[in-house]
Amino acid sequence: MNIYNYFSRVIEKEIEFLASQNLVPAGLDLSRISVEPPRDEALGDLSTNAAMVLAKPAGMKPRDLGEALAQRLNGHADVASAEVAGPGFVNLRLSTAFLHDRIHEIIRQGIDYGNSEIGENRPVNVEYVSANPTGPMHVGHGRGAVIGDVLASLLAKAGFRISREYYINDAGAQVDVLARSAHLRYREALGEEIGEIPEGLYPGDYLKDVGAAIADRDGDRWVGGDEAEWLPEFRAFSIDAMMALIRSDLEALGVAHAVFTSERKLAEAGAIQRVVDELKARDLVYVGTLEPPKGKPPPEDWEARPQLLFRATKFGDDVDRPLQKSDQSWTYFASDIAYHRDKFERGFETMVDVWGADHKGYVKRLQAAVQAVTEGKGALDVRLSNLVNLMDDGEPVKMSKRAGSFVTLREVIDEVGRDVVRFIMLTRNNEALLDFDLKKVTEQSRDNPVFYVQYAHARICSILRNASEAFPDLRLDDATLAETDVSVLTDEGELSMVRRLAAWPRTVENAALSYEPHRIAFYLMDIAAAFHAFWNRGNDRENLRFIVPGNASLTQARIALARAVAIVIASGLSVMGVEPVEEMR
RNA sequence: GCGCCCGUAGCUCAGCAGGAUAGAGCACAGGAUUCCUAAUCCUGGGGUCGCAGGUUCGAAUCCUGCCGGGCGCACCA
Repeated sequence: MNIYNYFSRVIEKEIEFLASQNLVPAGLDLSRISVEPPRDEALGDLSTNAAMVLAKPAGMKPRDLGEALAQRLNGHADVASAEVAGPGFVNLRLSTAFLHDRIHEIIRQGIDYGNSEIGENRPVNVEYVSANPTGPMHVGHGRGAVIGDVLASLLAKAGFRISREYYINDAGAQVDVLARSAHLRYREALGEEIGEIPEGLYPGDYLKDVGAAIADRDGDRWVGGDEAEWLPEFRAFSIDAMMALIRSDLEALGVAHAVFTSERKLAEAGAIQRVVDELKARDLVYVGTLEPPKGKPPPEDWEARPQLLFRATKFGDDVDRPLQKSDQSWTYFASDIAYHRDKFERGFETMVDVWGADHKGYVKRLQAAVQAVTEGKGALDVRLSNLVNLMDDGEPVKMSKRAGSFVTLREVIDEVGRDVVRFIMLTRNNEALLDFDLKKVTEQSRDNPVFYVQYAHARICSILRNASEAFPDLRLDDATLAETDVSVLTDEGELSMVRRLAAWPRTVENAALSYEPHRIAFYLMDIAAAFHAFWNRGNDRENLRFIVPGNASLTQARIALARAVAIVIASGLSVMGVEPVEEMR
């Protein structure tokens, strides 16, 4: 239950009641009313601006309206007290019983706690990674992969119907380069001395296996022939090999896309021609000549030439954008239009793409195109994944693309583990630069957020183990804990912990609606900090420990609370695709 | 030149759909261990939220202008 939404409805009802009694005017616009946690916990559990927002249209003083509302709310079963404060906030303190119910709710729902129906089962297509099939994934791809994957899980938790999708860029010039690079390795595998890899080809060692595999299968069949003879074969073979490599990298990261769409297949099916023809028919495509780029010296090979252009300016872009290259082949943009049109036709009005931040300049034009080809019914959102600075104990790790010191995503996963990679990638908002320090992320200290959160979870598991030893007869399974009498938990620290847990459903909804998966990580760090502090109260006050010798019922109630904390942490980690640990040795 | 993003404590960053006295971590200074994992916690100093206007009952948050930083800007992907 999102308690903020719940009390929004309670407050709306009370306003309507007041209107029915002619204490406030009828028909007030209630949409601007918000219910939020107050800045300071001492003020209450929930705070609403209703009296301030409604005062003007109601022709009343905020405090008068507030008093009337507070009086009504004071009669509500879930409210311990309601009072007007400051400029007209109405602050609610929740009844202890209502908070205690949250503990039961959490344990009953388990990891599904925080699930929401706010998405109303609407389909959303999340496209992410989409790394070119020209080599293994690097760390930057990994960040985009985690952002996309967690965003998808988050949206699913919030009640959207999610499709995870990967777009294979297997049609551009870069896959021809891949084919030539593989051919060179093929000749190498057959014993030819190839020397240094020429400029413009991919130097990576990972292509040696590809060349060797073809040599194995076909012998010298492709030696000496014209490029046109072998290129399609080498291209297809290499793309398959690279996609297998990328898929295995993704698997290592725990990422699984449901749909892989091939750019080449889309083009071969005539999808690009079709969508361009249609835009032409609507006069959104024309032949025109673009100005040279401003603000920097034009490229040496610049020449004014008429091109097939899309009227992106009609949809908010700065200039019209080319659909064809000088050799008449389609631009990447053209095929992207066809692809997003294809997604729309498959039923996705809402599309979210996760791209590398270097594609920022490309966002507007594709959003313009999506508007055009969906006639305003579809919407594309783009989340940009910024650079990852790989560090080792404070020193930048050299990332030379020349063979040797090129650090792949796989190497980092092997070094620090999947869970660490996934968590750390979400410790900044997606558009901020991220330092990823191989040493720090495995340290066991407050400094390391992964450890800190995992430690909180492990501590709770430890409490449960120890409690079973101290009270062998006590039943501590979830079914029992979900029914356990927790009315003895009246300490302010305990109730404060419950309040934080009760904020989880709201965190899920807000993070989902703003497409910001990193908020989950921040929430978990906050919960962990609160729990560690809570735990340490037992240091100087033995009666505040979880396990209270000689008091089984209090122990059981505290265990229920601890278990609720563990569940919420596990729920958050599951959105992040991170496994909660039960023990740290 | 144009577009997008950013500017919050010494450093790294949060700031939840515009809310009340702007928060954490690190660093710095002090403290807690016969006690469920001290792998943790507590206390303290530290801020003109880049600057100036505007909208609003209320602005770090929205709008405009300026200053400073980053990225992008025919055809490539």
